[in-house]
Amino acid sequence: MSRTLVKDALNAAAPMDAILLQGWVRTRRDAKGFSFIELNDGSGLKGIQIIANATLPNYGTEVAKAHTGASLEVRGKLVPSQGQGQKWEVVAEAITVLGEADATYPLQKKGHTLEFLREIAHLRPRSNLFGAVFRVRSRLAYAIHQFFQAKSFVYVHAPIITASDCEGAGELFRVTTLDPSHPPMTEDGHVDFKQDFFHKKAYLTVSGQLEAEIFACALSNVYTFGPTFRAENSNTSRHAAEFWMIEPEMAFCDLQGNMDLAEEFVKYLIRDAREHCAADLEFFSKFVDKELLSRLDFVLQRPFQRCSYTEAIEIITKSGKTWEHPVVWGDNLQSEHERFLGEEHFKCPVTVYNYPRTLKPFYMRVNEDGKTVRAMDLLVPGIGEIIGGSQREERLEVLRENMAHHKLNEKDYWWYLDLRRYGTVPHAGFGLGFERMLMFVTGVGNIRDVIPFARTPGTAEF
RNA sequence: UGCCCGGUAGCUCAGUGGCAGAGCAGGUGACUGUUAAUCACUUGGUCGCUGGUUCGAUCCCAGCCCGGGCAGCCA
Repeated sequence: MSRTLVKDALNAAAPMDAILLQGWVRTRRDAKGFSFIELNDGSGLKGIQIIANATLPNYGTEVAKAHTGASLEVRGKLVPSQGQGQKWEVVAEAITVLGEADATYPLQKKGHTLEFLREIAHLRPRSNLFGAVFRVRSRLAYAIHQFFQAKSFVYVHAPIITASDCEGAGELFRVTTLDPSHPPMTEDGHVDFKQDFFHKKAYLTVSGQLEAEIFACALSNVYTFGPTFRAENSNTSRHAAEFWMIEPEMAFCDLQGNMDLAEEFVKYLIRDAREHCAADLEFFSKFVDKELLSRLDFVLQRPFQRCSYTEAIEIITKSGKTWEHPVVWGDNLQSEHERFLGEEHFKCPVTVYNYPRTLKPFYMRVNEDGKTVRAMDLLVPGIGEIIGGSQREERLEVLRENMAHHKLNEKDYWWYLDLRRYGTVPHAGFGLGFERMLMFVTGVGNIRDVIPFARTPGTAEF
């Protein structure tokens, strides 16, 4: 007999004379002469109710002692439930306890704090919340490919190990096979990376953008979707040292087209989760964030607001509010300003574009005013920036000037410059933080709780 | 990295300069249908670590460790 998933049993159209279920005990309730066992196999939020009669040969020795967490194999009949609260239940004819879980099993049928569950990341997927989070994560990963594939974007695998310190985006993780206590030295007393594995310094990637640009300048529309690493000592609820990022890159595309795609993409993912993860989202709406569903629907219903950096500064300074960090044109927007724009002023996702040139990396396209670049950040309520992107500088001479300004060595980027030497085209792209998107869709407030095994400063357990 | 908050039973938390507490979980028993079942009884502690003050510290003080929140960096 083949196994039936709990979710399929719960959706059965008719009773079944013979059914095989496998899963873990969520709770057992004993009555005189029989027990109720709620069995969950992760296929959905809801478990199925098993009726274990005392007439089962191993009832007294095993079944009635199966605690929360024990793994079971149940053979029996699927019948209409006599009780309230569920349509179907299984009357067991044989129950095998595959693995007992004793009293030290840390997960209870009671609620746990997220902080505690983080410490038992190997068991937390068995909880309602994390089962739901990771089902949504899986679904959205799939939806990302569907979205781009339907638009004929080509999926590109950008390298994870890189020798280029892309865009100078903060601290990088070094990749090396040198002996840290006795590295080879050069005559002038520095570590000799010529003797390292790649014959030069190497790092974990902080972005697949530059490689995506190469492929966009050949295949037109591409996207990457992979892990990304930042060695920043960030201790916030929305930063991780290892996270997943989606980076579309489009040739023959400007900032407008970039902003349009970002908005369409975010809305597509929300709509997909609404449709395909309905039960899980309702669970989040009930236990994590009461306003989740209304907020998601609100976001779907109207266009995102767009405002230039210059307009944003005006809105902030004319708001009459007192700021911890007052801003003038040329300053970075602080968290308090971004929150004000999204949560108070516009009350919906906002794309801020055309930032001062001095605030942004060398590859962003300089505007006609010479002072701003075609950058864009998408800010969403509750999280802040989930997308950062730009139109890229396609003019060779301007790009070289920018590189000189940022004190970058052209030799290190010879191939990047070649893209502008040979058949250069306007192009644009952005990066969407997958975990931040998941936080927005699930209402879960900490990035450590939407990734299976979070890597943050000082923490790489599991 | 900076500022702030916390660490007491397996979990969630209360509490006090003088015998260490509750709810849940676990155990035993009761109950013919429960839904985080219910009821009775019950096991369970290096009060984060180190040092100091004190007759006496889980409580007061200092340092350290760990967790969380916010800020910066960004996605």
